[in-house]
Amino acid sequence: MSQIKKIRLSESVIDAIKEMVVKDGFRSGEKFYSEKELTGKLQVSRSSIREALRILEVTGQVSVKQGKGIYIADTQGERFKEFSSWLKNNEQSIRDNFEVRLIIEPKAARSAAENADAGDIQQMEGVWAQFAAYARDHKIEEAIVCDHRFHCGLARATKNRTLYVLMKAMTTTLPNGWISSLYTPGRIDQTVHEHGDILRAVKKQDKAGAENAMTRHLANALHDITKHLDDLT
Amino acid sequence: MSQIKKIRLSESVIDAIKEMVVKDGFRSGEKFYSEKELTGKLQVSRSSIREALRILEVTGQVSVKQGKGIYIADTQGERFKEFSSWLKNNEQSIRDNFEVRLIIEPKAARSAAENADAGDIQQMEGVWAQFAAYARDHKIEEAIVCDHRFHCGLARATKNRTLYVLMKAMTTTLPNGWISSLYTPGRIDQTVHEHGDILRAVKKQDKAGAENAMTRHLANALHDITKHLDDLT
DNA sequence: GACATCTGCTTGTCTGACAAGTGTCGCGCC
DNA sequence: GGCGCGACACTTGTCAGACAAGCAGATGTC
Repeated sequence: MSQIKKIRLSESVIDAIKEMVVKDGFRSGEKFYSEKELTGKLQVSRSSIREALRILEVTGQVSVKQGKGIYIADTQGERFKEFSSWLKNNEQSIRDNFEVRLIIEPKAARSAAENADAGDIQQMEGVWAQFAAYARDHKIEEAIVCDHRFHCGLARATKNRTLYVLMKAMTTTLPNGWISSLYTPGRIDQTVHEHGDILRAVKKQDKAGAENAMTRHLANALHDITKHLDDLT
Repeated sequence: MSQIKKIRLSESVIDAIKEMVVKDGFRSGEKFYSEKELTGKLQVSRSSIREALRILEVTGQVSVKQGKGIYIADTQGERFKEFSSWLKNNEQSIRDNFEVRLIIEPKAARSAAENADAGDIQQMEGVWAQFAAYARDHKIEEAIVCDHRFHCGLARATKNRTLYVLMKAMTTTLPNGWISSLYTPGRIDQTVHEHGDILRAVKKQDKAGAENAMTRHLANALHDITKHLDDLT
């Protein structure tokens, strides 16, 4: 069985353009072919080219300027740009998401401080150490995985299975919302600290301390994202 | 100095569509207006609409299917799907379930007291009245449906979509233990009262009152269920 | 030399047309 | 009555051509 889903022409154009950039050796910031040239080279209409360009633009791979032309995006800021545009389009859902987390997680941390056993703490300490290592080496993707695992580990330590499964649902299926926070400058290092605070409180069975540390952690993250968002506009 | 950058029409269309989704009350998975209808409503050409749609599609907010139409993406629903099915298959954890609800719902009630508009309140009052009627006639099955709808209506009034979807996942897959609680003598009548308390507080925009009323409601329900379960064994 | 204008290129938007996918309704057959 | 099939309406996908609007360099005038 081959290729069930029919692909849109504009999607093929995206791939074709990406390939062109590589094959024809375009570099960051360079001027690319014009829309008209592209219709000639790819033999598709300008509409399809333009739909493809909108997608390439919003994913931060090109930048299009009226009267001037199409430019290959700056690869330095490419990842950052991509994140920014995503952020702009998902502002509300991030806020919603954080609000819910601010409700659930502090209580989860409190419960974890009460119910965590030695195994839970050992596991979380391992995750935390790895997170710190990835943060030091600026391995953001890997650090994000550790972030998920830390929060899930905490939920597991509550010994409330509903809470654990819920937390897992919130972390594994909304990668972007979590990723977003860690891409903001400085956030990742602070997260190491804040996770450390939470962990220490849980270890000491300090319920109020754990709850407060988690509240601070989430509030800080939300604050950084919001500020970052304001800077963009 | 205002507005340096010139805005592309398709970008305005994105905002307009997002606003429409909210204002006209479209829900996840629902069919949206067709491209043709949008040209009429927004008074811009199909090209601009389509460019906007490509962006909304790639940022995961709508999904467009040839021959069928434009659909509001159901990312949130997908998110908690696994969680829902887990809940359904693990009804032994009623206590865990309640603990989580005791964390979430009082805060949800508080938020509802802050954000509910006239429509939300009217809808909830309707549900409440019907619940009371069913309770009077001892139509328990129907009353249970109203119970779900009341809690979902409250979550919706928070205007937080994540919370709403989460609550829906939790109420629609209620374990039988919960349902059976409404069969315990007196519980259903008391629920009518307790829901009334919550509703009144929300209406008065009394945040603390709503939070407390919800906490009482859930605590009472848990108490009765626990007693009911103990009586069974 | 300084400035305004012209000109040709670019992207932005609109229009009308036809292709292609999807679901529905009703007709005719069994 | 039930079933199958085709006509039809409605949807998105793609195209071609036109004009508006922004930009930059060439040209002409003073």
